[in-house]
Amino acid sequence: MYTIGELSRRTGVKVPTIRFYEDKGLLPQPERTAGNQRRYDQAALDRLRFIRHTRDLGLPLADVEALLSLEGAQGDDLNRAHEIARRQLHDLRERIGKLQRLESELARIATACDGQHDHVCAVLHAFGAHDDCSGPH
Amino acid sequence: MYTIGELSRRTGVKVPTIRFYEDKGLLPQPERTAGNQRRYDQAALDRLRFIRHTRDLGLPLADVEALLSLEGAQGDDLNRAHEIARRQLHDLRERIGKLQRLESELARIATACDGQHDHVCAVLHAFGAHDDCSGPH
DNA sequence: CTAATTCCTCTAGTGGCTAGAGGTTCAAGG
DNA sequence: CCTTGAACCTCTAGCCACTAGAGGAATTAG
Repeated sequence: MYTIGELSRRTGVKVPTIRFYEDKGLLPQPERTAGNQRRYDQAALDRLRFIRHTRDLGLPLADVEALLSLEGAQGDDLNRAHEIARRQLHDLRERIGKLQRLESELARIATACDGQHDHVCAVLHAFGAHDDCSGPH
Repeated sequence: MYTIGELSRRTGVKVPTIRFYEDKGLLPQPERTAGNQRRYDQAALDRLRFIRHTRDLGLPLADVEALLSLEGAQGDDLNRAHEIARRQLHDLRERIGKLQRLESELARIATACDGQHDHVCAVLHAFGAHDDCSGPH
């Protein structure tokens, strides 16, 4: 049996966040002591680790919930889990691509007018002028 | 003179968002018609484009505001603008790196147990098991 | 002059937490 | 057994950057 603080330490999820997940229905309501404090079992620890990991991967809570409901899934439900993973991968690749385009632009801006400080800074100009960008975003 | 809708069309910033920026002090309060409707000039359009662009680049509104206050800056203030750009570039590169690590993991998960559907799906297992990850995140 | 469109203000909701107030329970040391 | 201090409890409010909707007024095209 773990206290909420122990659960927090073992998963890296902050205490208020654990309560927040319970509120949202992602974690089941745990047992309570006579003094109304939460006590968790191994299953809760595993479940929270799952949530933590999928959140780290960038999945929104709604998807985490969907995956959790597929525990011990079979047949079509398995396909659904794959589907979620595939969609997330797609989203992630899009995000990476977009950020990389922004990176090259920001790199250009950050080095603008280094050395020669004219009376109007090129950095400020560059932030304002989308026309200068190499690609769309 | 532009209506708020025209400003929206020309910048791609939604109408409620424009009012939101005004509320936050990022845009000055524009003139009003006799009937209390906002009318914007060229300067407002430029300013909103600047905000839009810097937001697209991922800068938080606080940084956008800081840059806006540096309009026509000189000396140390110019360095401050550079500093903001440099810090953002650094942040962006970190974000990209992290997402790329996640990408490889998610790719692994998405293809897990493709073909052979055992009684416990590897996708669900993979989402739960951080130990399987190649690197930290 | 009418009808459609756009505008106004205001409130509340989103996601995913995080912080704080004000009070209670627990575990260890004396 | 009693005290102390850490950890716990609930509840409310705040964060960021918007977004949506209600209910009503102004503008514009025909």
